[in-house]
Amino acid sequence: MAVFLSTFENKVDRKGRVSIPASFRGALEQEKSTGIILYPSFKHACIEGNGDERIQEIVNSIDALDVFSDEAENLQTILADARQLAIDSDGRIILPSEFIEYAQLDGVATFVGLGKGFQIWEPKTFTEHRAKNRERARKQGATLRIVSSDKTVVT
Amino acid sequence: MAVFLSTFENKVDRKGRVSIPASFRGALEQEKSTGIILYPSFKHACIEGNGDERIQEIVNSIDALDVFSDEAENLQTILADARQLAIDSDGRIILPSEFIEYAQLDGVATFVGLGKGFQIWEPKTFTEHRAKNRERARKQGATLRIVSSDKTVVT
DNA sequence: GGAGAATATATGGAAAATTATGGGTATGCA
DNA sequence: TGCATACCCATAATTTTCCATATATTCTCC
Repeated sequence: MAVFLSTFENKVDRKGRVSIPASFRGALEQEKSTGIILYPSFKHACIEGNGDERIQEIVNSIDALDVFSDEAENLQTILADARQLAIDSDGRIILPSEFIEYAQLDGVATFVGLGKGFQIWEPKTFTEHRAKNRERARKQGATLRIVSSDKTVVT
Repeated sequence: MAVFLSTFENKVDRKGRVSIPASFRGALEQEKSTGIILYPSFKHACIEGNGDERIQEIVNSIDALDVFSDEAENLQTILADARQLAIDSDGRIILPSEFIEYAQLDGVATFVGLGKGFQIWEPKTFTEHRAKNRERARKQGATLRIVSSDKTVVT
């Protein structure tokens, strides 16, 4: 299974190009993804990333719902905001301008490995976010139950 | 199968011509569709679009219903209003005037990727629709159960 | 163990190809 | 003849591809 770990800081040039961290590329190859899927996070000012294998699962799952239901429509908004991006021969993608704006990137992007996926943050914003997360974890006392078949939470 | 993602805004010229977004054309080629099928949306003031493959699924689904049921009859009206359109050598289609009127297009069309299909909207109308959808998704707390292996909760 | 070579990664710039879009001309049907 | 459709071409803007370089990392042989 592909696993995205650690954090990396890479530059975003004038054209919006940014290198995907080499270890992330390795993870993508493992899951046979030729490209990646990006979409704006519901909860935070960051971009969510997955291998493009993942999107097929989401599409199929939405398709399993009643076509005309509100539920299906709600979820389709995710797809409307998502983009599939090819990784070029230099290991880079071009970040669409709407994502650069949404995450308020200014020349630098922080790639954050989250196991099954990853996030792209503006470095300063991420630092603050991480500080808050750690604080909360300390207060609440984080616990984790390991399960065989895995559960994922996309935010 | 082909996946339609993201949103694009393209111009509709005086002749009713409009470019199909390149990524949508790529998706259509994948499913060996030579053209696209458009029909007015049941629920909204927009046009629904699909590749040939998807239409076949819809036809089969309707066929599986009780032949004389109201439901079957309702859905058959979709097929009656549908049009198959060829994509020309420049990647464009000609939008029939009845669709332009139905979606109230005025020179610009927003293409919205919804996974297995897509929609064509008047830009302003779509912006409003999307705002409503997001609001509702937040209220209802959109969740998605991934059908294959793992469970996903989108919040 | 260490110096230097070879490889991999990140990044910038320029050339080539694709896309979106407008206009024109022929063709056919009523 | 008039309208609508199909086909062809031109162009600007964008996107993709290719090449060059600097930095970092790994390897190898002494």
